[in-house]
Amino acid sequence: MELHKVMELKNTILQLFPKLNDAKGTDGINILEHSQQMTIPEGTTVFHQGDQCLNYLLIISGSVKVITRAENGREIVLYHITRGGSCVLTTSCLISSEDYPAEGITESDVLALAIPKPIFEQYMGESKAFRKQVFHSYGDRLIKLITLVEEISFAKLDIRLAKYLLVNGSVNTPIRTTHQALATELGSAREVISRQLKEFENRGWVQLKRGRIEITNHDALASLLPSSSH
Amino acid sequence: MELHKVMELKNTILQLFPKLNDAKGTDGINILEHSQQMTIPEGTTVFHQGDQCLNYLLIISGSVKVITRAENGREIVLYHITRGGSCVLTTSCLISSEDYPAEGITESDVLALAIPKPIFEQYMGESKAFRKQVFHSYGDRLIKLITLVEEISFAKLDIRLAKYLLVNGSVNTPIRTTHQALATELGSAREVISRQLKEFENRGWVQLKRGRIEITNHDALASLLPSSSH
DNA sequence: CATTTTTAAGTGACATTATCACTTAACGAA
DNA sequence: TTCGTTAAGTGATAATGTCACTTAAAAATG
Repeated sequence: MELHKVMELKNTILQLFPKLNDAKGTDGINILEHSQQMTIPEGTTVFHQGDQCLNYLLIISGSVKVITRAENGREIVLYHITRGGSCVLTTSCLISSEDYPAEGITESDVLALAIPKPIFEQYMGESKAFRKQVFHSYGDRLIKLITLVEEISFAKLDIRLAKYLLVNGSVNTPIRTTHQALATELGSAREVISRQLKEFENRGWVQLKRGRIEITNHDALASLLPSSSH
Repeated sequence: MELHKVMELKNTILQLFPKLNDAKGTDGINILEHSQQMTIPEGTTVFHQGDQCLNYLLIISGSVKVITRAENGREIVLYHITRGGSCVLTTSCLISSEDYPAEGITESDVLALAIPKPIFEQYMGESKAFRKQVFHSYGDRLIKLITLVEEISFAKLDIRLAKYLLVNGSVNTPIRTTHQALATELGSAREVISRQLKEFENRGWVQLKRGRIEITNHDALASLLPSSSH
């Protein structure tokens, strides 16, 4: 990578991956010097089952959704990787060369930093801060996945749907998504989502348009959630 | 730890954690010298939400189940840690000091090796083989959790139940468990498990006793599973 | 040994969610 | 404007979860 671009990115990266800041010497910068900046267009399949990984990917901007698919075509979103995140699944594959049962797709244009495998391994040995950063990503994913299992198993759909709506929209910023996408996000079926949304609409909590959901009563939706989620 | 015990355990450990075998110098042995062997009785809560971890735990023998609990008391088993496994959740906590939303309980008497945090960190830096071992554990758990999400979301209960029965029992070795434990294992409700088992019994596939399930027709149960699980 | 007490399992009614096989409506492009 | 595509709606039915119990087996106790 050219030097001026490195300098340009340096602060951004260190801001996104604060652990690198603690690294002795010039770790953070050296990693940048040996890495490659990538721009990936929306809708690209970044990885899928059976892929081999040659790079450790850090996301600078944009979002990647990681999904798993059933034989019948139904999908569920496992988690999203956003600004500051890294793909631990490919990392895992980087290290243990195992297959991962999931697929990653960019949800927007993504700017990422690709750290080549040898550099990654070198820094894993040299920098405690870098290790900490990588482990932190792992821990995050584990906790997200456990929380997902918990929600799928225990939480009722109306509550999960309400939560999603509240997190992703507000009274004056409608959510642009389809019922199908919502079903995938929550691991449900489109029809179920449609009916539940219709129920919310009947109660005057949301207003439905094709490809768009407007929240019209934030508080009513919020009152569905358990107190711990406030 | 006493020297003769170290020598006694060395081969077992290296056999269980083959990656340590590749470690340069005397890593594997040194880790043992600085670690402590622990015996934990059945039914002990090894860790629960909010705990602080001071050790990295390697399981030598026995089994720990990791569960998550809903507010209403319903539980689901996330995974089991068995011979050769390590507790990545506590590791994660070891490194990033975050809370984990789960609880670990021994299912049998457990023999474990506790590596103190400083030793763990030292070896993470020094030994590529040790890092690989630790990362491998992480990757394993991630994949297990993703597979669990997939099964909970997509697979039908009769199939999951049949699979469990086939994995944990055979025609002449009955499964000793309760319907409640089975429900927890599969993330379902006791009544649902009872009814499904009764259905299997009506078809002559199993025989039910209090606290015991005997498989009487292995092939019929196996015929439920999709071909990929054979 | 007989009798509580505890724990496991069974049951019916009902609620929620998933699936199937469609139809209807909205939008964009020709 | 019409046509093709994608999004959303619908009714019937199956599967699973929840609730409020009852029944039965095993364990503990006198």
